[in-house]
Amino acid sequence: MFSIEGLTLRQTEILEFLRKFRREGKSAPTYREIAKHFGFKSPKAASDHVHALEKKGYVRRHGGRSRGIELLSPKDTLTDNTISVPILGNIPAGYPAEQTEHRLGTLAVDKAMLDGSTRHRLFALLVSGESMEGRSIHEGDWVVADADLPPHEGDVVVALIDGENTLKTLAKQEGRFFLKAESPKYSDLIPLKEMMIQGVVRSIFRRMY
Amino acid sequence: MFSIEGLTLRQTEILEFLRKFRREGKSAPTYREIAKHFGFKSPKAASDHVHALEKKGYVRRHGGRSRGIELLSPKDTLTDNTISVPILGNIPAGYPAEQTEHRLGTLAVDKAMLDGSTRHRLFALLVSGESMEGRSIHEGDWVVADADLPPHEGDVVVALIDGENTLKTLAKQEGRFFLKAESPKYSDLIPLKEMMIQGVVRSIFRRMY
DNA sequence: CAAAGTACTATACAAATGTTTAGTATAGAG
DNA sequence: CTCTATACTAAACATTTGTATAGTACTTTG
Repeated sequence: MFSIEGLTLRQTEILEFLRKFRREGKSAPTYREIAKHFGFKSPKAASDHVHALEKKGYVRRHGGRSRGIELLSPKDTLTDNTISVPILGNIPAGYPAEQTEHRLGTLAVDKAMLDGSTRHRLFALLVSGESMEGRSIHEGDWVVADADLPPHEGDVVVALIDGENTLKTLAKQEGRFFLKAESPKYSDLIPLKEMMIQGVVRSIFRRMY
Repeated sequence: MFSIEGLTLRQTEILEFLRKFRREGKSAPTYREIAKHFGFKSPKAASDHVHALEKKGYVRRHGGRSRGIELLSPKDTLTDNTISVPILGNIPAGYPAEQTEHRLGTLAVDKAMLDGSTRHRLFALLVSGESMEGRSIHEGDWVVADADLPPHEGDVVVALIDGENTLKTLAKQEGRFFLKAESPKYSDLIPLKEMMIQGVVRSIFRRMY
């Protein structure tokens, strides 16, 4: 077994045992549970090890509380700073978040990338076509859109046009809203009628090859 | 307060309370702790709510065990499909991953975005300047770079030039390597001498406002 | 060489905790 | 109108659990 810096082999084993409980969504083990797992005949043995882990800064013991071993985050896995955004295929109608049958997977996104949208219904789409090259959004990019954010002029939106999802910019001309493609090839202005805006694009992800 | 599908407001509050403990690395609360937090005068009230959450599939109760409430993963947070990439400021020299004093935070990135680089040393940088507009990389974007990937022609790389990090494209002309800015404003070719390539850009993140 | 740390056993106690039984009250569904 | 679900109070009991005291034995560090 590998060992963690500054810890003895036994202490490493104990710490990994504690972490296993957390990964599984369970409360920390009791000292008797630890003792049983390692074959100790007294809970004091387990208590001593956890005490050593506390002195070395890996855990915190909440005195008196049952299962009172708190794992201090070694910079990983503890702080959940991500959101799982469902990846959707083409969404013919309705709120995309409810179309579970079109769910293709999930994309984990750092909350910092979705500032202010973290409690909204979000979805991710793979960009196809060149309609948004003017805004530096290309085929193969991923976009994360917010279904609950009111669209404003200039926003890149996911719109449903003729049963297909496309990315467009929301534009305003003479007080009326239009959808505009950001590409020299597509210069059409689409009036905002009988058509749905399914979400406002909040972030873009590109993988380089 | 928002509510989770199929749960009452109270049940949503209880579930969020349970999740808070987990986020903090602590064991689940006892029924009396839940009761105290919500002002219930009997632990049975808390117990009933958690029982309802169990019937609806959000938690599992380990009978008899203290703090025996296990949070069942609703497709998120449990499976760790992300990598925490350190965000670095300007890195004057050396392997960026070891320059912990320049660490500004971490960016969680979906492993799918870093295909093949997940075991390498990665770092994230905030893009400043317009030198890569030709490759659709703009000021304010985040790039994640791999310090262990051999650079190839055409790759966008993080290079150290005059003590500053810049993004450039690795180009080849007459068998020799150069660094090239991808902007009409900057057309200089920089010879690949006495200068370090600190990483190859693997993915780009943009936040829209 | 002594002191501190590691690695345990053995026994015991008070407090913490899950659980049970017995109710009350309200709202919504069939 | 009845049944079920929600949303609690009240009191009590058997375990579970953290913790304490008292040891033994071995290893590492100053």
